[in-house]
Amino acid sequence: MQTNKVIAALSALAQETRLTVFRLLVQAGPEGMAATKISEQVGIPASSLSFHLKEMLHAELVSSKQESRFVIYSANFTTMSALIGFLTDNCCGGNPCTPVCPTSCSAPEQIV
Amino acid sequence: MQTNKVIAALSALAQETRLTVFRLLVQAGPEGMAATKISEQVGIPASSLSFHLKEMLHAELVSSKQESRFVIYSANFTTMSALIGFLTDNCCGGNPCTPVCPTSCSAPEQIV
DNA sequence: TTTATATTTCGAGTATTATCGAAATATGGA
DNA sequence: TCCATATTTCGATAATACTCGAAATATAAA
Repeated sequence: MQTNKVIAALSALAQETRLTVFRLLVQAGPEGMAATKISEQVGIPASSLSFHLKEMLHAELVSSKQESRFVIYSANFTTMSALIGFLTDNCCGGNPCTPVCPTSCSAPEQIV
Repeated sequence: MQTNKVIAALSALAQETRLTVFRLLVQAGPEGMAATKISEQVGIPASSLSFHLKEMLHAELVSSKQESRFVIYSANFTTMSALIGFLTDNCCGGNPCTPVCPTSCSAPEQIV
């Protein structure tokens, strides 16, 4: 993963609203969630959400698809994995690597 | 790891200069590196570096210790591991978890 | 085709972040 | 003590990011 993409992904996650949205989409799984439903669950106006979703799309952390008159957003696990890979590779410089994936494959806690 | 700490750590890494500094400190290992040397290697004025180091200290991604008239900064692997743990736990919601740590324990590529 | 719902764009205001030189502070050596 | 090196703080400026209502656009149902 290139540095500029890493920065974009980190920036996309480094904001309270967006981190909440991302976690919500992770929970929603591959089916994703419509924009309005996200804005209801997170409790922000649609226009604000749209601003943040654009940022996350740009970072390729989420994908969107038109479905009837809804736009369904879903988490992009490929980018997230690449990001974790980059961070893992860059945190272990000669030092003992953290035990990763101990509890990581279980379902995450509820957020909303 | 609490959400606000996660945001602080992500924000600290989501900036080109700081990501470069962090990777440099990871390479430097437990011995760390003095502020002036960092600013030389990264190529930014000392005052700018100081600004960024303060941000990274606040996020607990780096530690500092006074050593004679130098201040030595080093990467804080504990926080980094906690961050990776949080992201891993929050990226796998029911989905197959990425193979983490395949190449991760080898030394990272040179940056400077 | 008219109406309702879903979503994005626009615009304006506010807040936060980044940059860097100059000055202040700290520490150690001559 | 006086000087040199190391680092941080200050202040001013520029750039980016965030928030949200109102208006524009898109899609589908009545």
